[in-house]
Amino acid sequence: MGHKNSNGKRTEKYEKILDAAVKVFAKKGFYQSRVSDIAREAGVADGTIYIYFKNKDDILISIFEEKMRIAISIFQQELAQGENALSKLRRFVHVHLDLFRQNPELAAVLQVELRQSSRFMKEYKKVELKRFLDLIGDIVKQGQEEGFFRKDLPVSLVKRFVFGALDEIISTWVSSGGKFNLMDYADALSDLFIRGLGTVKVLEGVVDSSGEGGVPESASLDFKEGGMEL
Amino acid sequence: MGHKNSNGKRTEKYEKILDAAVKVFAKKGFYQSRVSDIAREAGVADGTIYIYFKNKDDILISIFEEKMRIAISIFQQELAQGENALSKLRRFVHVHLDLFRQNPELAAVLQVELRQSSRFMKEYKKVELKRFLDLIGDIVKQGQEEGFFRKDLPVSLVKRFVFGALDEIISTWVSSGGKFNLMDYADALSDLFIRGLGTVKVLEGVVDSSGEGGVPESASLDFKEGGMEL
Amino acid sequence: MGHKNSNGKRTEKYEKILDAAVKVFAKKGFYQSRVSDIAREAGVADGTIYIYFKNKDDILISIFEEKMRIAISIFQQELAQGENALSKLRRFVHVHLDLFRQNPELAAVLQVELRQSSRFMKEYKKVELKRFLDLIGDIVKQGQEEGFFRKDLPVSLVKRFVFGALDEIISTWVSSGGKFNLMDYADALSDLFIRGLGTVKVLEGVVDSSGEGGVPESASLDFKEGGMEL
Amino acid sequence: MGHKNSNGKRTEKYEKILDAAVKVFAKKGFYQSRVSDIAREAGVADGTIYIYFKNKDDILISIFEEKMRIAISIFQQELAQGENALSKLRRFVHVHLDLFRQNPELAAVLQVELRQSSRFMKEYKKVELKRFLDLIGDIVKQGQEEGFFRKDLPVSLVKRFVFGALDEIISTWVSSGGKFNLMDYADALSDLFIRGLGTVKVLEGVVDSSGEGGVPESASLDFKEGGMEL
DNA sequence: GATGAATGAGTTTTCATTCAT
DNA sequence: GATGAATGAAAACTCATTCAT
Repeated sequence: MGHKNSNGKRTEKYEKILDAAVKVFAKKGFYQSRVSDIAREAGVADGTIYIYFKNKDDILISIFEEKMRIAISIFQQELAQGENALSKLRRFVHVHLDLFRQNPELAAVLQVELRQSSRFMKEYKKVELKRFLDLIGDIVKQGQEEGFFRKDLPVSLVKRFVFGALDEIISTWVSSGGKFNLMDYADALSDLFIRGLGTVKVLEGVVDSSGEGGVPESASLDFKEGGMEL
Repeated sequence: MGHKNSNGKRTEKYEKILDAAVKVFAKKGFYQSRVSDIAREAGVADGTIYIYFKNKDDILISIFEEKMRIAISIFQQELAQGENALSKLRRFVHVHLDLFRQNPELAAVLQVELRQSSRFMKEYKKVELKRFLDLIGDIVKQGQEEGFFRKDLPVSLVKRFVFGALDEIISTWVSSGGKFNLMDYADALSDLFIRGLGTVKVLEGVVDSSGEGGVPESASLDFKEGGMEL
Repeated sequence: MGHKNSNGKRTEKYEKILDAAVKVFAKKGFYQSRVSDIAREAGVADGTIYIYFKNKDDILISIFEEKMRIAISIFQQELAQGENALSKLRRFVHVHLDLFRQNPELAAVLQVELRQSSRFMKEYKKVELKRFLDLIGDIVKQGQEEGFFRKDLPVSLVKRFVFGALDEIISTWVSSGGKFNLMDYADALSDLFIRGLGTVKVLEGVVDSSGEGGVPESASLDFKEGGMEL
Repeated sequence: MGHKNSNGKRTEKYEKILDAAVKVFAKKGFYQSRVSDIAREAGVADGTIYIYFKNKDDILISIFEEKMRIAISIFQQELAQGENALSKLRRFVHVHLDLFRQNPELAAVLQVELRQSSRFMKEYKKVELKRFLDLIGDIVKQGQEEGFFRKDLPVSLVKRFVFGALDEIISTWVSSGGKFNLMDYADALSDLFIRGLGTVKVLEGVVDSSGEGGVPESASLDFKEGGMEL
């Protein structure tokens, strides 16, 4: 993972090119970016890029690998500190937004470019993205076990629900050029998720109703096997 | 909008090319698709395409405009039949999923390709997507006025929240090649939205708590002006 | 074989490019020739070449195919008129030299470029060249049956012997830039072959010796199976 | 000739690189070979090659010069032992085949690569190849003086005839990957040459005819000045 | 309007050669 | 002398777009 010199140390140039690529891809998009743009941004010759990367595709893949690896490790560290699923979900939302807020260019690449459907990327996305989605999935499962989250929803649906909603907010922020404060929305988003997912146990803290409490509509939801799983 | 002959009637070839483009873009992606691929798929000569479209970009833009126009009109028709925001939201989710289920190739293009950040597309997305997002936004506003939806959440956040979550589910379905039944999730998604957004009035139907009902956390949410709006 | 338009007629451009390629390859060699050189020589745009040929290699292969086909058909026609192996061999030498004399550039390509060892070419050469060598081989076999040529020499050796000797003379002529008259050597070469290959029956017309005639050394030649055959 | 250190001694690395180049060129051809391939094969750094050779071309030229020098000196030694032109020609054929049999890779380079017509190589070939051809030419001349070989054939033609025929046999052997026993053909080839070239005096040992012996056709061969000479 | 052959600008990629260490 | 990372010129090839028919 990463390009290492004989000492096994990641080389400076490799990082420089990768960072330049993030910047360039973020600005112009993968297909609109020229390898020479990346070279110029990195301050190296065009040919140098091919010492560190097999080809242009490999750069994008490497960004994904490299950055996802870092991102996931950050998430795992953060989530380890959460006590229960509720706090973990709040943390997750917070870290996700914060991470992208701190790396807007990376966000742009990850959010926008990796959506592209070139065949190789689809395959790629599947593997790496799955690990990311599973971070959410694990929280959801834990929440269901702890009795915080409804059990009548398939985890595979919920994790994508959460991911998609966050994704869109970040995309909006990226598209806006970072004009608004992304973190302002962290609590609201966590809240939307928790209310949406929450069991009575959770909602009691929200609702003051003394009604008899009808069976939630969703109680009738009945997901058969063989459903969603990318 | 659309290519019309002297009678103002949309020509058959125009439609043929547009449909071919949807198919081709869906399969290979915009940048990986050749104009000649579209021509072959449409059964016309390469040059013919340039009679109906200014250039390759224009084809994608036209797909967006054309299809969005149709989609939005369908939505408006459907939503007109909804009584209140709750039923409208349910309808919206249902129609959205159903529309894409019926046009998987169109879904692929709209979901995947239009995510690309080529400059021209960003501009276009803004305009057309805005109208789509506003359909959701209007429902949310109505819901807030009717007392079904919390007022402490900015509509701009909520509409993107809803759009993003639906978007991701559809993307998953597209990526899976339509393997699972998209409509199975309509109710669950509506439910997640409604619970997340719902006021006490709504949640009463869900929660049976007889507690005094703590102030919802989200009560403290306070979004200043100048926030999110793409 | 050849590039044909919808009427099945070989297109003019295809021929123009092929001829230009012969000229350019002859002058600078395959690897030293630029596709743009060929395009300029042919008076077409670079891209046009790729309408008629898959790639640069394909041009060389096509020259070989195309010209070899023509050459072999000329040979077959000429040889059909020969009465016996002796006259056929003379004809073969004459036609071979004459053909290249008339197409010095083609000679240069066939003689020099096709000697190159790129893997694909090796395979190619084998097939096409074999047919050419077999033209000689057939004459030799016929001569052996007619009693003109010694039977103690493997046809596979002899055909290459003849080909190699002619080849080198032509190469010399090509290298010299066509300075000497190639046809002047036709009879001498035929003579060298016929004497070398000839049986007593043939040599009687040459030698006036009344000696007892020792068994020719070559009588002891004994070629085992599994020898030369490319 | 050769790279010498301050002591005038050829350095070990120079030889290592040259041998590596022979191997690499033989396998992939000059233009398909990378300088780095040679470096790897030689076990040195890319840059080291440029200490011993001016550039890539210079490596090929050096192979030719170096190996030709050795080959020619071997030939001269061997030929010195021949008594007359007949035995010398037999020796020449034998040594030629044997030399290449023992150095198949060198053979591949000399046979195949030097056929390429890059401008620089043409010049080189001329000089070095001439010395080689002259070895044959000298034998032919001697044979003519000794009365063994016909005087009506230009030496320049005959030496190329001999060279070309041998060349092709070796090429076949090289192309076959050394599958057959090259030496098996030495006598047959010598025999073909000697019969082709031989005067009555020589052929008497071959033909037992007591006929009066018509004037050989070749008697009429009359080569004017200014003919073949590369 | 329709065609599709031709165009040539624009890109990726390669690799001989250099030069600081 | 030796290294090998860096260079950047050069070349094959692609494909959106044009335009004569």
